[in-house]
Amino acid sequence: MKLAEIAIETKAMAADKLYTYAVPSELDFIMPGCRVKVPFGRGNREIQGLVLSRFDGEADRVKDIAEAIDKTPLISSELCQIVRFMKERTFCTYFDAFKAALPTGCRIKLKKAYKIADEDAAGEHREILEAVKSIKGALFCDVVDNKVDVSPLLKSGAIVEISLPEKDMAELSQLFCRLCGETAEKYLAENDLEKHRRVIEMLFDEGEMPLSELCYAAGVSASVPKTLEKRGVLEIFENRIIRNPFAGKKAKISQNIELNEAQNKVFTDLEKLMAQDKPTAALLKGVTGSGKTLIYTKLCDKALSEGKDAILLLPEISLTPQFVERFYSRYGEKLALLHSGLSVGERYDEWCKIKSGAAKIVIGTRSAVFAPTASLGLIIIDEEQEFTYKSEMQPKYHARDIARFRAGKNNALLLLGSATPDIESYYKAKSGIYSYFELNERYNDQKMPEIVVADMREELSEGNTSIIGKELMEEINLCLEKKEQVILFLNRRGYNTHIGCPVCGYVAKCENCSISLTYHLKNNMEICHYCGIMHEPKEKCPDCGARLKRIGVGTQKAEEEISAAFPTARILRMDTDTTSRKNAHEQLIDKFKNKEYDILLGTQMIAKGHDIPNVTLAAVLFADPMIYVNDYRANERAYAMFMQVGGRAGRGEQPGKVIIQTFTPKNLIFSYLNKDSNEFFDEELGFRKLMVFPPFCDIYKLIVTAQTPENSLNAAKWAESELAKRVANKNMKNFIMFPATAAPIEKLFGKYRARILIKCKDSAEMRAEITNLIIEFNKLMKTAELSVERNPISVL
DNA sequence: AGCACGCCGACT
DNA sequence: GTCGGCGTGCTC
Repeated sequence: MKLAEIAIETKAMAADKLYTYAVPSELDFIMPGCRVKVPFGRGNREIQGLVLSRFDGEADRVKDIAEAIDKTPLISSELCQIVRFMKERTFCTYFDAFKAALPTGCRIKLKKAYKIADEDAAGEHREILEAVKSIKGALFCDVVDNKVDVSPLLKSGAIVEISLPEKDMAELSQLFCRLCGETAEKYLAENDLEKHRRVIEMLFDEGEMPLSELCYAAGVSASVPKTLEKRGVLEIFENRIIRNPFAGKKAKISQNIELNEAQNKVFTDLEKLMAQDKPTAALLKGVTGSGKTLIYTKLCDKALSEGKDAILLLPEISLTPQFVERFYSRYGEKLALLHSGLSVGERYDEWCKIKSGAAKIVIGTRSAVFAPTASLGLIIIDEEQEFTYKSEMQPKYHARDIARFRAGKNNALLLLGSATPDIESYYKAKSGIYSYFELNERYNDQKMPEIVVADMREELSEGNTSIIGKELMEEINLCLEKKEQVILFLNRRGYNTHIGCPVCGYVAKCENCSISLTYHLKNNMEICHYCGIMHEPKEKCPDCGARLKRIGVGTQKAEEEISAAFPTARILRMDTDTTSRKNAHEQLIDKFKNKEYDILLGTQMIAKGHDIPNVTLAAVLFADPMIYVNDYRANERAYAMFMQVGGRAGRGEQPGKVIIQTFTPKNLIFSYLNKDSNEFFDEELGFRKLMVFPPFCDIYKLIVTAQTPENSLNAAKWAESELAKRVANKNMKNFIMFPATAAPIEKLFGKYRARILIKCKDSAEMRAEITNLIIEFNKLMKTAELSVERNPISVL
């Protein structure tokens, strides 16, 4: 008997198991990776399934597969294994994992539609039938029902309901706004609505702009432009982000890459590793500017020459047109790109190019780790410590875990590259699990910049309340004189970071989240940076009536202060508020690179990736908030950030300097800045071992959300005791559970959160217990939700 | 999640 | 005596 193991499309964890169906002889062509329709449940309703394997055997009580959706597999059997792997580790459903491995736009859903079954049965309702027949394309129920009432046809059996696959058009394009003709002025004259006026005036100035940006700048929610659209004042339209990745570029004949001695040594060793039957993963620690990219290129060449495919993953920010151009000129049509800057159609095309074997080298962001390569020989993850490699949406997979799995299955080489590796990767390299390579010199013998810690307490005691200390002030002036450029880093956007009452201590918080509101000057609004809600600013304290005070400096206010301190300097501010438009990020960086500005001020986004030769000074304006985060990774993150900022300075001929401003210069972290980073890692590893933190254990974060704090905490307490019971039965060692408490961010998006943290050794047994816990929880708790994350980025 | 089954009260 | 309320449990 021909059987198939099938994952079905369901949202219920309890039902999300593999089911065995019989393969009828006429459907013998379906292979793992094909989608099928199967009868499911007592009512045999037809649902979508994914074939994960086929086998011969005997079985009773199996149903037949009803129909094939795909004639050839949509994903390879290797990716089918990844689906299983992901389900088990991220606690998602098989189908969620499957969808994550497909490019957007290819995530096909089954949708209800009508099929004309028997025209004669329409009888007296012939007219309705004709109306249905006049509808173009597939007869999806929602479309048809909007136009005609088909119930008589259904009753008579002239039409029947079926399900048809439909492309999921979610996040297809960006919504844009523009005014319609000349109606706006007339509308303003007739209607005196403040928010409407702000939106219209904004569009007068800007012409057309993205809806999201318009809402931010005008300080309104999307409902205002939507109302205006209904009234015919403006129109909202989809703007496909069409950007042919290689438009106008020609593939040149690839040039020979010259490696220096150190680079060549690393390359030949990696080449040898790659040639092994089962290569271990490798970590390449190379300071910024040491030529890692050259080695990546040579390895890709090597893979190509052996007929193997290669995947190169980059954080979003490094995927600049310049980078892509370099690879395109080397690999031409053999290169495929997978990242969010492409339109959905383009992404699908690139995906097909890989699947068909036309493209052999893949460059992309996180999800490119699922690239449908036929014979994978090499995976490179550049800047491997970047958190963008972990999906923040469910399923919360880490591209590095997927890459390790794929490399193992394909006997391919996995190369992790970084200037500041993830401490867990460093540990694996040190303990021999990974091969380890270092590149310690910048290629043209540039010196690493000197890092100076500036004590802001002294400034404060001398009456300097500015965000720029004396030393930084002098250095900036020096730079400006020499016509060199400066990068200033501040990790907080907005104008003021806190709004509070100086009399009673009231702090303005988001109504949906337990997060302080940030004041933005540009739109005169108070914004929650977590859920994005905006409020008109309050003048008076709601508790005591005193005048509220805005404190804490964000990038917007810093820009003002800096421009006051250096009136002749041209300042460029970059944060998510100025770069939300597509390509804005690159365009602004290019302008800075072209010396149209002297000072670049910005958040996280400016700290990495960019090679700007004329920058000789980089500074962290306020280091303390990064160090004093209540998370075991805070030190590691702050250190990596300082080193990244350091990497921005002195990439040209001039030596660089880095200033880090802090109120706590005695913090040990600063004593490692001018030393070999391995010293920091070894110290930090000692701490992790002592306190039992990764890599010396795995962490599970269980978050229970509910409408009230009591519900979330009670449900979390139930989960805690239930899990304790299960673990006790299993006699599991190395299991530490921290009791259920209100989560550090207790309220988010209007829901209350309780948290349980577990330190343990991850194992199949442990994961099975967690899965069972989720199923039991869902069965019993109707008013609360449980989500589990294995090795989360942050425990908060 | 759906959907059928089943065990109780309200109604013809 | 039957119709329909929703609580329970299974889905190849």
